Amino acid sequence: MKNKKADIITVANAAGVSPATVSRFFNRPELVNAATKKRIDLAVKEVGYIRNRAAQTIHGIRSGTIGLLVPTIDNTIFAEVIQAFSDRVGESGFTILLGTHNYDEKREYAVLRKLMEHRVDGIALVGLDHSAEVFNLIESQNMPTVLLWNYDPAARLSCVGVDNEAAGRTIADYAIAQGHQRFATLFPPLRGNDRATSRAKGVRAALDAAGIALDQADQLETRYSLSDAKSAVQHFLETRDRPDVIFCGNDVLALGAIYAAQSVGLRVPQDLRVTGIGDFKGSKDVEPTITTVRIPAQSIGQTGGDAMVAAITTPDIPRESLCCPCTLVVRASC
Amino acid sequence: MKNKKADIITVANAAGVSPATVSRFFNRPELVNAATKKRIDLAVKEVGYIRNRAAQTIHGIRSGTIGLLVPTIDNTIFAEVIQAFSDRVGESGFTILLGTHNYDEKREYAVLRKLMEHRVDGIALVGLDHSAEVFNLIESQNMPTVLLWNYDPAARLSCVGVDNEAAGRTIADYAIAQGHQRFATLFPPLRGNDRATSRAKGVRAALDAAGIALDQADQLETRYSLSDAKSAVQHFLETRDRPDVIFCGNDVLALGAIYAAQSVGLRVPQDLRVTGIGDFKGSKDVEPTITTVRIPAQSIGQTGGDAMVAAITTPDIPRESLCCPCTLVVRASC
DNA sequence: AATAGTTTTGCAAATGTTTTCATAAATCGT
DNA sequence: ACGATTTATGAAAACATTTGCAAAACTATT
Repeated sequence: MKNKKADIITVANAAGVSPATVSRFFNRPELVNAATKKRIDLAVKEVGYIRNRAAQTIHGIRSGTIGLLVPTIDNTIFAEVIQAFSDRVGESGFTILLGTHNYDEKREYAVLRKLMEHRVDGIALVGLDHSAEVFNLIESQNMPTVLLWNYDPAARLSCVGVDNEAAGRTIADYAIAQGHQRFATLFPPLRGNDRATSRAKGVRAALDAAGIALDQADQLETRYSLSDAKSAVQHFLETRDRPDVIFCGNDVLALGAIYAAQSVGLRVPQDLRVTGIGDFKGSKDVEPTITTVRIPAQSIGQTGGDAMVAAITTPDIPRESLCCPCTLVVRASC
Repeated sequence: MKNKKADIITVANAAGVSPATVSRFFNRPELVNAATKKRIDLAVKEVGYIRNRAAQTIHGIRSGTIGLLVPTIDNTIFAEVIQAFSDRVGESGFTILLGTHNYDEKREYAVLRKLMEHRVDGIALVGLDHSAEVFNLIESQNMPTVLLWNYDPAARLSCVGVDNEAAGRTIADYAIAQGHQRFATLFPPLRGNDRATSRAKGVRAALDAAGIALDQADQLETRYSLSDAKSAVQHFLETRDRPDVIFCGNDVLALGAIYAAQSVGLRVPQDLRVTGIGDFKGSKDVEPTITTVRIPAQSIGQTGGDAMVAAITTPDIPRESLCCPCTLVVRASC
């Protein structure tokens, strides 16, 4: 417990062995004599030694960190993925170095660079679309990378996620099959958000296939926020003929739409139906429960974590796209 | 873009200068000639050099990372704090190394150690209570540390947070002042959760002060989960005389209680009142809106981040307890 | 043109580890 | 008791940087 910080040399002296032996004690314990091990173990505790991974890292040894770069943590969707991913890679001894860019391309590049300065062993990004700079940097350093959240067999790098377009199609097909006629959509801004873009595309495709047109005024756009969604839909319901179903880009927006309907005296699902995408925590508990497409965040995080570890530990592993299946969850709201 | 990974020496050769000059180019640019700077800048881009913080770190230079150790990310409460904290320390160039322990003391210690092996410049923990091992480790390495979330003037280390006991007292005082008589409580398991413990204590203190006793059977405990809370309260309402008010340990439980009430045909607040603590996203949008005590997660994260940076950059800064005020938010549910 | 002062650069040591190679000690079969 | 293995340890080079010091290259001043 000397407060002078302890090196491996301090330990070596305290144990009466050479630094090399202490190093082996940690890295290849089977090579060191049992009695010596005991002495070193004691010395480590006595001087309060903590291994210095920075010093190991400059030997080309892995840093044991993985850079996880997400738009924002402050958000049910990602928090769940982060948690599952972090748990899973943690089992293999990796720690997460966390970066956020808040949907800003420039920042994404800057943060990525910073993560690389820290010599992360791999990088996980959210979404398939990234700036050319980001892809170039990753490729030029040939950094093991996994793109989370979205699935596309033709993705430029390995990816693990769901087919958002299919998710959009699934829910729209369901509502159409129910016999409804008039539809509206509520999505977050699509620019720079490939998840939302694909979902909207899927919904659109299903409507097209059924020969249903969608008026511009029936396509609402609002920030990702319960209250914004609520007020947007309130305004919409007060000013326009109400549709049979509102397709929402995610469950938060769907919940906002439900509250909006309730606040103007409409009953869901009798007077208006609402669908979400995501199946967030709570979607099965609200009144009415939300009909949605389940996006298995946990399974994405876990599978993504496994893919990440594999990409780091297996040299020259080929690019791979993994699809986590989405399932339609029919509940009360539609 | 050579795929052989680039050193500072590679850059030096490409620019026709010594490694020392390249190092200065990054660390004290004012010391190097403008023309030389231009050449180095070019060389850096040409060879695709990325600085190696691991190598700097062994010179006693700060690593530029802060260890943030939370119970779980997968949880609105912490996600907001993490985001704000991360943003704030990011402004000073720090990156977050994230650890989770899932409320397991043993794991908290193990993860803390791992973070220290990575030579984080500081540590932020959630809550005031930690194992003796954790405190000893932090103190023996005299690691700059901030405890987030809870405020206690007598905390063992610097802390930034709210006075949870006061929060509990505030909401209970309010309900009592409204003239209600019969109460129940709904809390998560208190063991190892000093936030919940303090809140429960505050509620209890207010009831005691008003001379109100609380039957054991009116003190519900349930996991932190909307659906668990819902079913616990459903069962409670079906089997026991209903109270005037249910005090809930946080807004998620409160929401669960509201849904439970609705599902058994009770109107909130006419037949039953429910209070939360936290003021989560969405608490102002649900029907009925939740009466709660606002815990300013964002401000805790920011203030905590500032305190963390100060603790790292100012040597021998004294321990300090900062209180972020909680405010009563009266809405519809009570 | 010589001097003094300033700016810019390079050399080499230092940082905390790992790892190769060599050597010493212990074990074994005969 | 002998050499042959096997096991355990240490010496020293290597890793990618930073930094104190001193040399070199300029500028300004006389």
